[in-house]
Amino acid sequence: MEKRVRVRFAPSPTGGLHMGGVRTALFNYLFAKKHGGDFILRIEDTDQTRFVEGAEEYIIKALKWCGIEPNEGVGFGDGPHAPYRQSERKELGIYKTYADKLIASGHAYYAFDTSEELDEMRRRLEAAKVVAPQYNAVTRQNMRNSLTLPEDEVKNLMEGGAKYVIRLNVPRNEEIRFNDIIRGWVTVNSAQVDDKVLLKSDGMPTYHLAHIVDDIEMEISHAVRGEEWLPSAPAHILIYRYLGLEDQMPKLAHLPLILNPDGNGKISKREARFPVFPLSWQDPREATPYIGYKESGYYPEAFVNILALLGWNPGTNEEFFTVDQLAHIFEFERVHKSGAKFDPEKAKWFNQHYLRLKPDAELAEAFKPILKEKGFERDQEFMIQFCKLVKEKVQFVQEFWDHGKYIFIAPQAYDEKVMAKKWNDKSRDIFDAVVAQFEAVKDWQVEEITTHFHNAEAQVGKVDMQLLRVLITGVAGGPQLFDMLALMGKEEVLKRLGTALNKL
RNA sequence: GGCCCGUUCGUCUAGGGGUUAGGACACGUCCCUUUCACGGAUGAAACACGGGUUCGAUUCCCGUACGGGCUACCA
Repeated sequence: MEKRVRVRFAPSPTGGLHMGGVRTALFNYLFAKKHGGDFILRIEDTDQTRFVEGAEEYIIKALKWCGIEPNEGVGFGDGPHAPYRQSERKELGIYKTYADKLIASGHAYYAFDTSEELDEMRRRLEAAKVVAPQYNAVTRQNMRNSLTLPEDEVKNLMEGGAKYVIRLNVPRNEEIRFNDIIRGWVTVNSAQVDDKVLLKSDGMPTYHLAHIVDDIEMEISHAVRGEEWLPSAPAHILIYRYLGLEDQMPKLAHLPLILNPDGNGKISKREARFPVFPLSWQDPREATPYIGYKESGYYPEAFVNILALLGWNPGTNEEFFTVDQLAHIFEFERVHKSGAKFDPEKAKWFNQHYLRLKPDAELAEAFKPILKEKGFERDQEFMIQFCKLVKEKVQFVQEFWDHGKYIFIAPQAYDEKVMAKKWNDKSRDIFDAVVAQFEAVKDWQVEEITTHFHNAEAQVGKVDMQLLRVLITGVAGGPQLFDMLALMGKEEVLKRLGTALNKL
């Protein structure tokens, strides 16, 4: 019988969760949903030196904003496998038990080497032109560990409270083969795998031990993680095997990485000219905060949508998907092997799409504080009409201002290009007629404005609409002209036309 | 350097032994529009290279190049 699908997202709280992490979480979530399984949030806080205040809370908030909520785990309610923080699990002695099992079966050993001794070994090996210095079946013979030291010395060291780590006893030359859901069969020789530290000298497990123990204990069916873990997967296979748990091992899936749009490599928060964090993130150790997608004006729907299409596609020409839709069609078979460069331009396009789907009232609500900041306030009805008018031109709510500010602010100058091209000695008479017609408008609505505009044309000939636009707003572009005039109000429009005709 | 993984338009990608190699973003042109957009149409734009296998390879195999990841008592 197939195991119940249980997957986990297991970040370490060493900083803000960036978009690559969110995508890993997303794929886990989608897979769980598709198969009616569980999605777990586990916090891998085994490195006390890298712990960052606020990171865990950030992760939880970010997942909530994205709408990819775990149904079990830290911040989302304890399930049957609590606690979900590895530091707490360590206190329960869970990892030590497994490490001891490996010691007992001879598949792990104690090592007493200090960090100076390890550095020294690497220097020695580099000097001897060893290309990849590592603690392994060969080099461990020259180091201080329970495989090289006499039994009673090991015993004395242990009883004397000497610092030690527990290392995996990796065989010298053995083919390790595993099947990755996304990559297929991968083969590595154990000579390439070092004797990984399983338990650190502070008693904390390393990732390698901890995630395996927890995946087993939490009955994880699929370990879905980034490609950066592929090289250590063979060591993990060995650990499962030596623990006698190979048959319970989760299936592995290594996701391709999200790459920088320009230049090379993984997305780096420092160099990126676009947001890399879902929510703004302030690292307590750094002065400047990183602005998030949310604060940049992205909708979570847009953010998740673009992420989903990085490294995966449905095989159709469709591109817009809600999380729920994705949960029906997502499959690892359609996940790519190669990394995907992130395209900020396309991300904006996605946001534009979702913005247009928003009701005008919601947009008005969101734009209100921005407008207030600029020193203007209008009633709800005005705001709704304004948003309706301008929304076709923007990708973000904050752009309502740039694309519509001339509705609030009378022009100081008039677009020179348009004026030079279109203003001539007949213009004054023409616009005098327009003014006269506008003054006669009783009900200042689009329909009547249009009628009176046509009346003016009947009297003086064709009126250049772009010129009219420039006289009123100062700029050559903008929303639908008569709609805009209706919104601005008769008084304002006539005032502006008066000013313009005076100046020219 | 070593090991592992990868490589279709600038970018995200579809496809797959015989196709005019399809779509999307961005870009160009046109249409619609008495203004501005939306929209519609259209254009330019790709199978990294070299060997095999095959009647035929972009597709399968092998090399090369290039890119990425890893190479810690970090995850």
